[in-house]
Amino acid sequence: MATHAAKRDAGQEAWALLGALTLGQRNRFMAAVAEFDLSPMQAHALKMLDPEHPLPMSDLAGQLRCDASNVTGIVDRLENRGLVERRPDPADRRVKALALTTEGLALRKLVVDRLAEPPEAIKRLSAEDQRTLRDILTRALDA
Amino acid sequence: MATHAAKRDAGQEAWALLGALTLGQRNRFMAAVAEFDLSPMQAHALKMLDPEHPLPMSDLAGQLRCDASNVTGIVDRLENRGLVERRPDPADRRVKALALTTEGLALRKLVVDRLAEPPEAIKRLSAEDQRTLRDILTRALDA
DNA sequence: TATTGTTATACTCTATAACTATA
DNA sequence: TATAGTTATAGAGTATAACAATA
Repeated sequence: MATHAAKRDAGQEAWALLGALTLGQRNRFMAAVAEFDLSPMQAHALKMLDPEHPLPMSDLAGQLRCDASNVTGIVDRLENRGLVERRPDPADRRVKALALTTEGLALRKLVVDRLAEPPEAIKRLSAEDQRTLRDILTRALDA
Repeated sequence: MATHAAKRDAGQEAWALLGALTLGQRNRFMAAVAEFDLSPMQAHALKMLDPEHPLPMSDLAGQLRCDASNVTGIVDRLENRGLVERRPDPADRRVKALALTTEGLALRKLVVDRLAEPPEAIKRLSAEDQRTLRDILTRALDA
């Protein structure tokens, strides 16, 4: 029987499976951040903040890939909860740099640790499959 | 040198790489649907609709994992653009089933085809890596 | 009584444009 | 002039609660 062009190649099949995997984990993410009373964007912002070095608002906007005007509101809500604080930058008084409070630092760790935990789909793979998966993904992202 | 428990295992590393891969592809998705003048949720809704069989609003809410009240607005906007239509269900007059219009069917195909195309990260893998990736992901999702 | 879909409400995220205070 | 951050505005998504029509 002659094959034809419409057959999906392994790359397309792998991509579809990746889609299914990440779609399945979206709920996991939503549920996890909701447990911490964070919106998805607030959780992302918290992750982006460096525990060591204050981050200018505009840098956070760049990392969140949204307009700077949105960051004002997102940070307002985090600051109202006492998770972050705006610090003036002595070198450039236009800049406000974001620093985690003690409470923000603790919550950030909870969020980061929770999200770093692999889902069941990954955990049930054999150790060898996990290593192979890691190696292939490294090659995919390296170039 | 003694190893210690803090070292990340291959599963955690693979999961972190998967996170990086999907994060990187989020912009691709956003850009693709914006090209079609669709919001992310509108694009998801369009994907979920079955070209063959009309889908009740409540079923769409279930597939989108959001409250039924939201679906009213999302479908309103798709219907105003002539992409879908609400059809009364003869068997249960409370139900409104969603059917794609000719235009909606065509746009749905464009969206589905675009998103099914693997990103560069996957395409640049060797044919063997692509097959191995597909097989491992199949095992991950099968159980 | 229970369910389907809608409306009303309130909140978050979104971009654009206009503004301020700096540089 | 240009940049960092804010505000105002308008639109889209979100859940909750109350409602109409139907089962």
